[in-house]
Amino acid sequence: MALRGRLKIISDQLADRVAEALARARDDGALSFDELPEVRKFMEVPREREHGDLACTVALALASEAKVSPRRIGEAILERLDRDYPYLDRAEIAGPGFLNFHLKPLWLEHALRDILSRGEDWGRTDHGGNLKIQVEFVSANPTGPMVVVQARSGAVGDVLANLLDAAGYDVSREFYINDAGTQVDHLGESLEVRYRQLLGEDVELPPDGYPGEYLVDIARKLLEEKGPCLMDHPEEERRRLFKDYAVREIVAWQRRDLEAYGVKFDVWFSERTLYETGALADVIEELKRRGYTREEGGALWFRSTEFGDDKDRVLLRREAGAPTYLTADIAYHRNKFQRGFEKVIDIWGPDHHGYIARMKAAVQALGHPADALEVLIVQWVKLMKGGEAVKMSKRGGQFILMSDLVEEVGVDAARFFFLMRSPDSPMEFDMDLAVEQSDENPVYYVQYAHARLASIFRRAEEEGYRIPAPEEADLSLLQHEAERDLIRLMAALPEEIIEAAESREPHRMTRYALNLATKFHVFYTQCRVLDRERPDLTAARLVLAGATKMVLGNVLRLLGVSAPESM
RNA sequence: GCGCCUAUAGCUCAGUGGAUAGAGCACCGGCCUCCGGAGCCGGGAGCCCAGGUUCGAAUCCUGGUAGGCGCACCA
Repeated sequence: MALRGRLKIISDQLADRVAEALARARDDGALSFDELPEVRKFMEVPREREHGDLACTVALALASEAKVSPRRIGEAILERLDRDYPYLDRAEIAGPGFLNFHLKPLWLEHALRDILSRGEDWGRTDHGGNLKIQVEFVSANPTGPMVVVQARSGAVGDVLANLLDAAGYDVSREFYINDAGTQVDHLGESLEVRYRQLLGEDVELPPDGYPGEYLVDIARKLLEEKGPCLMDHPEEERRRLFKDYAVREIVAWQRRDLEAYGVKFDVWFSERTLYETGALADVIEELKRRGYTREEGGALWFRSTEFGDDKDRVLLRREAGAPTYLTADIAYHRNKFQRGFEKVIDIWGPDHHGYIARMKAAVQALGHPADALEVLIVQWVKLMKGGEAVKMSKRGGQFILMSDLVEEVGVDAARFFFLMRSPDSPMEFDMDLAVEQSDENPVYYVQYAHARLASIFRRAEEEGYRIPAPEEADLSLLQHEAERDLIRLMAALPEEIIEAAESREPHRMTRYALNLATKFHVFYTQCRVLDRERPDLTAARLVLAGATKMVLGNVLRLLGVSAPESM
């Protein structure tokens, strides 16, 4: 079964024939060059339809070495090209030396059969060879609600993971819980204060406390569950209790928000377990053993400059030999690799890019290649409403919450909008547009295509048309340019997914979805599907429409956006 | 001062070595006796600047300019 798109297979096969022709040209002395180029890499799909279905630029690339004009090289290739190939209609030289291949429409018919036979799996490939790959994203601090940039990285991480999975990788999604360190100490103290306030005590939040109302809610719940006697516990136990309770509640809250947003994690990894299992001590030992540490001023340093970082970083502070956040993070990443991931992708917010160099240094110091860790920075989001930037949360906080946004524009629009932009570009999010139910709203445009497809089948059923099985239809009747454009685009889905996954650019899939919706709408306008006068054509078009509905559904599933039957 | 991100049409953005740089919005003009007009078709307008690499550059390199973000023995 062909996992790749048929055009890709044809492209490779034609490239191999071009390579053979080149070899023959060299053997008979028509051309001279040292190494036979990898012709497959010089194949492309031309932008202009008149330039054929596939083009090869190898003649242009070879010209300087062979010391012949590209057109002459092209001629030499064409003279020796084995044209006995079922899909090839004609090959010609064009422009400065492009080899243009025009294919017979038969390939589209076969491509459509490929799509139909794979069904919901169309687009999935074994490209990644089941390589174990981890995507860690969102990883919001468990000290409060999530904000909009986390909604963006949630969408980006989730869809990147979907794409990697579809591209044949063994993917795990992970959320890192920063439940150790001073910030959660402050969180616990803040909860304790709120608890005591509920008991009528006159106490105030510490200066580093968390003032949000949510801690009052959590304190109320704590009071209900555990009663009013918590202050009787010994101090250490009490601190631990408040801290744990606050973290557990907030993480559960974050998890609910994320699941409502369509994002689920395979692993929720607790930073504290690193301390409890001695992983920090272990990693420090390992770095020492490998010779990447030094002592200075009473502190232990990681010699990250060995791997290109600006300066060395502190692992253990002078004060009480306390580990820094970096130390925990190094231990965490060591743990990731110990779990067998061959590739680790971290998605961070814009405020952490200064951290990349030291983290990559640490990965190398532990003996992994530099590219075993990839860090993607998701840039900031500026929410726009009524032409102005929205600055404050509805609940009066300093930042807009992820839940505010999702509540206001819905999951589909939020995800789709975040996924329309390249992750490393700062973006403006037009909230007015996102809720607009009109043709101006891209998410509706795509969903409308799906609903319209569903409606064709509803109508067909109402009017007593028989829905043909794919093998019953004569697909050679699909000769309209709009039909062929649609098939061409659907046939390319496996490669689109692979490219989006490999380049870590999930926004390519929203582009694809928009393109597919456009091709369908054009088809719908120009080609009537249900036609009593032409039952054979109706059958072929119903099969095409069925394939389109499925492929569009597959793409929307990858994006985590719903595919409505009606709207 | 150093580092990272960004700079493409009036606006929001695609396009990361190929032929005539695309889309949506905005603006102007068309298309429903017929499967959902949340649709389709047509029109004008653009690669921040200066060098370089290449047969070929929006794309790669160098140097500028502008905006954003970051540079802790915090997390």
